[in-house]
Amino acid sequence: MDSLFKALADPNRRKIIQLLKKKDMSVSDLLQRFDFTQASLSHHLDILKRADLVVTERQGQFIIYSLNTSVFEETTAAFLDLFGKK
Amino acid sequence: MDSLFKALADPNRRKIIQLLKKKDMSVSDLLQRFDFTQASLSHHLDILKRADLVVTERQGQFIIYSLNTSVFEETTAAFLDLFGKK
DNA sequence: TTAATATATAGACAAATATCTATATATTAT
DNA sequence: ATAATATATAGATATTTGTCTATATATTAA
Repeated sequence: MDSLFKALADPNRRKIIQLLKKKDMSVSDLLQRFDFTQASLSHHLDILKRADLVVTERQGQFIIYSLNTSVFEETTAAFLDLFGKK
Repeated sequence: MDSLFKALADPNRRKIIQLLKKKDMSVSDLLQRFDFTQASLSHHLDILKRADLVVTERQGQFIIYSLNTSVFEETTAAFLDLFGKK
Protein backbone atom coordinates (compact mmCIF):
# COMPACT_ATOMS: atom_id res chain seq x y z
CA MET A 1 0.00 0.00 0.00
CA ASP A 2 2.87 2.25 0.78
CA SER A 3 4.49 1.66 -2.60
CA LEU A 4 1.19 2.57 -4.25
CA PHE A 5 0.90 6.01 -2.68
CA LYS A 6 4.59 6.67 -3.14
CA ALA A 7 4.29 5.77 -6.79
CA LEU A 8 1.49 8.30 -7.21
CA ALA A 9 3.44 11.03 -5.44
CA ASP A 10 5.49 11.99 -8.46
CA PRO A 11 3.82 14.10 -11.18
CA ASN A 12 5.80 12.45 -13.97
CA ARG A 13 4.57 9.05 -12.89
CA ARG A 14 1.00 10.30 -12.80
CA LYS A 15 1.53 11.60 -16.32
CA ILE A 16 2.73 8.14 -17.37
CA ILE A 17 -0.47 6.68 -15.97
CA GLN A 18 -2.54 9.22 -17.87
CA LEU A 19 -0.71 8.38 -21.10
CA LEU A 20 -1.11 4.63 -20.61
CA LYS A 21 -4.80 5.19 -19.99
CA LYS A 22 -5.12 6.29 -23.59
CA LYS A 23 -3.08 3.47 -25.05
CA ASP A 24 -0.38 0.97 -24.27
CA MET A 25 3.04 2.32 -25.12
CA SER A 26 6.64 1.22 -25.44
CA VAL A 27 9.38 2.87 -23.43
CA SER A 28 10.61 4.80 -26.46
CA ASP A 29 7.06 5.96 -27.25
CA LEU A 30 6.72 7.24 -23.70
CA LEU A 31 10.16 8.80 -23.74
CA GLN A 32 9.12 11.22 -26.47
CA ARG A 33 6.60 12.78 -24.10
CA PHE A 34 9.17 13.61 -21.43
CA ASP A 35 12.23 15.77 -21.07
CA PHE A 36 14.38 13.51 -18.94
CA THR A 37 16.62 10.66 -20.01
CA GLN A 38 15.71 7.10 -20.86
CA ALA A 39 17.36 5.95 -17.65
CA SER A 40 15.11 8.22 -15.61
CA LEU A 41 12.02 6.99 -17.41
CA SER A 42 13.11 3.42 -16.79
CA HIS A 43 13.43 4.24 -13.10
CA HIS A 44 9.90 5.69 -12.96
CA LEU A 45 8.52 2.69 -14.81
CA ASP A 46 10.24 0.42 -12.33
CA ILE A 47 8.52 2.19 -9.45
CA LEU A 48 5.14 1.95 -11.15
CA LYS A 49 5.77 -1.73 -11.78
CA ARG A 50 6.77 -2.45 -8.21
CA ALA A 51 3.58 -0.74 -7.11
CA ASP A 52 1.76 -3.13 -9.42
CA LEU A 53 0.25 -0.23 -11.33
CA VAL A 54 1.61 -1.31 -14.69
CA VAL A 55 2.45 -4.55 -16.43
CA THR A 56 4.84 -5.24 -19.28
CA GLU A 57 4.84 -7.44 -22.31
CA ARG A 58 7.69 -7.86 -24.72
CA GLN A 59 6.90 -7.38 -28.38
CA GLY A 60 10.07 -8.08 -30.27
CA GLN A 61 12.61 -5.47 -29.38
CA PHE A 62 10.04 -3.34 -27.62
CA ILE A 63 8.61 -3.65 -24.18
CA ILE A 64 5.05 -2.50 -24.04
CA TYR A 65 3.78 -0.97 -20.83
CA SER A 66 0.11 -1.00 -19.96
CA LEU A 67 -1.99 -0.30 -16.91
CA ASN A 68 -2.63 -3.20 -14.61
CA THR A 69 -6.39 -2.92 -14.64
CA SER A 70 -6.77 -5.54 -11.93
CA VAL A 71 -5.02 -3.28 -9.46
CA PHE A 72 -7.47 -0.49 -10.08
CA GLU A 73 -10.06 -1.95 -7.78
CA GLU A 74 -7.41 -2.41 -5.14
CA THR A 75 -6.24 1.14 -5.59
CA THR A 76 -9.76 2.47 -5.52
CA ALA A 77 -10.38 0.45 -2.40
CA ALA A 78 -7.31 1.90 -0.72
CA PHE A 79 -8.43 5.31 -1.69
CA LEU A 80 -11.95 4.85 -0.46
CA ASP A 81 -10.65 3.37 2.74
CA LEU A 82 -8.88 6.65 3.26
CA PHE A 83 -11.58 8.98 2.06
CA GLY A 84 -14.75 6.96 2.07
CA LYS A 85 -17.72 7.13 4.39
CA LYS A 86 -17.96 6.06 8.03
CA MET B 1 -2.77 18.73 -6.92
CA ASP B 2 0.84 17.90 -6.41
CA SER B 3 0.71 18.81 -2.73
CA LEU B 4 -2.28 16.51 -2.33
CA PHE B 5 -0.55 13.39 -3.63
CA LYS B 6 2.64 14.24 -1.79
CA ALA B 7 0.68 14.64 1.42
CA LEU B 8 -0.80 11.18 0.95
CA ALA B 9 2.59 9.63 0.24
CA ASP B 10 3.58 9.34 3.89
CA PRO B 11 2.06 6.51 5.96
CA ASN B 12 2.02 8.58 9.14
CA ARG B 13 -0.01 11.26 7.42
CA ARG B 14 -2.45 8.68 6.11
CA LYS B 15 -2.77 7.41 9.66
CA ILE B 16 -3.56 10.95 10.82
CA ILE B 17 -6.32 11.12 8.22
CA GLN B 18 -7.71 7.81 9.41
CA LEU B 19 -7.72 9.03 13.00
CA LEU B 20 -9.40 12.32 12.12
CA LYS B 21 -12.03 10.39 10.21
CA LYS B 22 -13.17 8.93 13.52
CA LYS B 23 -13.17 12.18 15.40
CA ASP B 24 -11.63 15.62 15.49
CA MET B 25 -8.54 15.70 17.65
CA SER B 26 -6.09 18.12 19.19
CA VAL B 27 -2.39 17.90 18.48
CA SER B 28 -1.70 16.38 21.88
CA ASP B 29 -4.48 13.82 21.36
CA LEU B 30 -2.93 12.83 18.07
CA LEU B 31 0.56 12.78 19.50
CA GLN B 32 -0.33 9.91 21.82
CA ARG B 33 -0.92 7.70 18.81
CA PHE B 34 2.56 8.21 17.36
CA ASP B 35 6.15 7.51 18.31
CA PHE B 36 7.79 10.62 16.97
CA THR B 37 8.11 14.01 18.58
CA GLN B 38 5.57 16.82 18.80
CA ALA B 39 7.67 18.83 16.35
CA SER B 40 7.48 16.03 13.79
CA LEU B 41 3.74 15.75 14.21
CA SER B 42 3.42 19.50 13.77
CA HIS B 43 5.36 19.20 10.54
CA HIS B 44 3.07 16.46 9.20
CA LEU B 45 0.01 18.47 10.17
CA ASP B 46 1.42 21.46 8.35
CA ILE B 47 1.78 19.40 5.17
CA LEU B 48 -1.78 18.10 5.47
CA LYS B 49 -2.98 21.65 6.01
CA ARG B 50 -1.11 23.03 3.01
CA ALA B 51 -2.67 20.26 0.95
CA ASP B 52 -6.03 21.49 2.22
CA LEU B 53 -6.80 18.09 3.65
CA VAL B 54 -7.36 19.34 7.19
CA VAL B 55 -8.60 22.48 8.86
CA THR B 56 -7.95 23.83 12.33
CA GLU B 57 -9.95 25.56 14.98
CA ARG B 58 -8.64 26.87 18.24
CA GLN B 59 -10.48 25.79 21.37
CA GLY B 60 -8.81 27.51 24.26
CA GLN B 61 -5.30 26.24 24.57
CA PHE B 62 -5.91 23.43 22.13
CA ILE B 63 -5.96 23.49 18.39
CA ILE B 64 -8.42 21.00 17.02
CA TYR B 65 -7.67 19.38 13.71
CA SER B 66 -10.43 18.01 11.54
CA LEU B 67 -10.76 16.78 7.99
CA ASN B 68 -11.64 19.36 5.39
CA THR B 69 -14.67 17.58 4.02
CA SER B 70 -15.04 20.04 1.17
CA VAL B 71 -11.76 18.90 -0.30
CA PHE B 72 -12.92 15.33 -0.43
CA GLU B 73 -14.82 15.83 -3.65
CA GLU B 74 -11.79 17.53 -5.13
CA THR B 75 -9.56 14.69 -3.98
CA THR B 76 -11.94 12.09 -5.27
CA ALA B 77 -12.10 13.96 -8.57
CA ALA B 78 -8.32 14.00 -8.84
CA PHE B 79 -8.25 10.36 -8.08
CA LEU B 80 -10.93 9.46 -10.58
CA ASP B 81 -9.23 11.60 -13.16
CA LEU B 82 -6.25 9.36 -12.71
CA PHE B 83 -8.01 6.04 -12.42
CA GLY B 84 -11.48 6.58 -13.76
CA LYS B 85 -13.01 5.54 -17.05
CA LYS B 86 -12.50 7.05 -20.51
C1' DT C 1 28.53 -12.93 -36.44
C1' DT C 2 28.48 -8.08 -36.16
C1' DA C 3 26.17 -3.75 -35.88
C1' DA C 4 22.20 -1.31 -34.48
C1' DT C 5 18.35 -0.51 -31.55
C1' DA C 6 15.53 -0.99 -27.18
C1' DT C 7 15.52 -1.29 -22.42
C1' DA C 8 17.56 -1.99 -17.78
C1' DT C 9 21.06 -1.45 -14.26
C1' DA C 10 24.99 0.68 -11.60
C1' DG C 11 26.91 4.36 -9.46
C1' DA C 12 27.19 9.35 -8.49
C1' DC C 13 25.12 13.54 -6.93
C1' DA C 14 21.95 17.29 -5.72
C1' DA C 15 17.52 18.28 -3.92
C1' DA C 16 13.74 17.03 -1.06
C1' DT C 17 12.04 14.91 3.12
C1' DA C 18 11.42 13.13 7.88
C1' DT C 19 13.18 13.40 11.95
C1' DC C 20 15.43 15.49 15.98
C1' DT C 21 16.57 19.21 19.77
C1' DA C 22 15.94 23.71 21.18
C1' DT C 23 13.20 27.68 21.36
C1' DA C 24 9.34 30.86 20.41
C1' DT C 25 4.49 32.00 20.86
C1' DA C 26 -0.14 31.65 22.60
C1' DT C 27 -3.36 30.44 26.12
C1' DT C 28 -4.81 29.19 30.82
C1' DA C 29 -4.15 28.71 35.81
C1' DT C 30 -2.28 30.40 40.16
C1' DA D 1 2.54 38.88 36.78
C1' DT D 2 4.35 34.16 36.71
C1' DA D 3 4.29 29.46 35.84
C1' DA D 4 2.48 25.74 33.25
C1' DT D 5 0.68 23.80 29.11
C1' DA D 6 -0.22 23.52 23.98
C1' DT D 7 1.43 24.25 19.57
C1' DA D 8 4.58 26.13 16.03
C1' DT D 9 9.03 27.39 14.17
C1' DA D 10 14.16 27.29 13.43
C1' DG D 11 18.04 24.94 12.44
C1' DA D 12 20.69 20.56 12.02
C1' DT D 13 21.17 16.03 10.11
C1' DA D 14 20.43 11.53 7.98
C1' DT D 15 17.67 9.26 4.58
C1' DT D 16 15.18 9.11 0.43
C1' DT D 17 14.39 10.49 -4.18
C1' DG D 18 14.92 12.14 -8.97
C1' DT D 19 18.09 12.82 -12.14
C1' DC D 20 22.33 12.12 -14.70
C1' DT D 21 26.21 9.44 -17.36
C1' DA D 22 28.01 5.19 -18.45
C1' DT D 23 27.39 0.48 -19.25
C1' DA D 24 25.08 -4.05 -19.55
C1' DT D 25 21.64 -7.03 -21.67
C1' DA D 26 18.30 -8.43 -25.09
C1' DT D 27 16.50 -8.43 -29.67
C1' DT D 28 16.57 -7.55 -34.63
C1' DA D 29 18.91 -6.43 -39.01
C1' DA D 30 22.77 -6.81 -42.22
